[in-house]
Amino acid sequence: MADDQLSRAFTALADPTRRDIVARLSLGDATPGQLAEPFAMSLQAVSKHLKVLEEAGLISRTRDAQRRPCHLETAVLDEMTAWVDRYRRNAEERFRRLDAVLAAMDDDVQENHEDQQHEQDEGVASP
Amino acid sequence: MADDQLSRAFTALADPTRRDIVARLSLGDATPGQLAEPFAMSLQAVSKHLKVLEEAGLISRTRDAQRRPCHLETAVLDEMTAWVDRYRRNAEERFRRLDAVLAAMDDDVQENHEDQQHEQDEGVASP
DNA sequence: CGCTTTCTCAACCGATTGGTTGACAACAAC
DNA sequence: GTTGTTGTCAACCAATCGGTTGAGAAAGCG
Repeated sequence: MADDQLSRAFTALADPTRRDIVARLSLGDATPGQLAEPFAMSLQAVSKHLKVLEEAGLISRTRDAQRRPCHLETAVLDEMTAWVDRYRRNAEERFRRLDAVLAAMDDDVQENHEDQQHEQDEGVASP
Repeated sequence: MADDQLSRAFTALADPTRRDIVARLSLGDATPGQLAEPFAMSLQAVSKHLKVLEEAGLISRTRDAQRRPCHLETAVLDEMTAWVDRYRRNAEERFRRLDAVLAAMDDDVQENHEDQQHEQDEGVASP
């Protein structure tokens, strides 16, 4: 995915109003008027938010007379989770390997102790 | 998760420099100096980015003499994917049900080509 | 046709963002 | 001590953001 589209997507979801709109649209398509109703702001402000969401590829809009129904698109959501998950898994895999190394070192220590003093493990927590 | 912390997290990842930093840190801890090296910007600018990431809970910092090594924290990444995935699955489940309705209507149409018309229900869609 | 509904566009405004430079704090090393 | 390395803090600046109001486009309805 193009870098700036990912930026647009994260920027779009950085605003609580736009996250609320996405949450609402996940339940079904809605017009700008319907989407604006729960908010204490002008319809124009909501219209701007919808434009941001549309340019991020998170929603699409069709036409129905004067109405412009909004539809949630899931593809960009997929790419966002893909990005986040990639680096989360990178990091967790690295921690897993580090734990293995620490466990091996622990075994060494125990072997060096003639008598083995036993398990005191799981240095999982953060510093 | 607190609303504004989710906002901070999305805001943090909205910047390409900060996403690069997260990607780098997913491979292992690094100091601000090491993180700044690949970028055509001052160390101070990178320091600011790190502050944003830290306030979003995406990284933590320890101390090692003058150095302040940065460590990627995965918990907030988890919460981000959880949020995105929730509404993505909401929407996809809805589409799945809509498809089922359309398929049922299709069946009706075919049945109508001989005999009786069946009941057609499930007002799933919005207005 | 004129009138209403629905929505977007344009201009404006204060707050925030992402960068800069300069000063300096903390620590190591000489 | 003094010097050098590493990093943060503070002030500043242009650009962007999230809201406002006002004007008008697009469509249905009397």
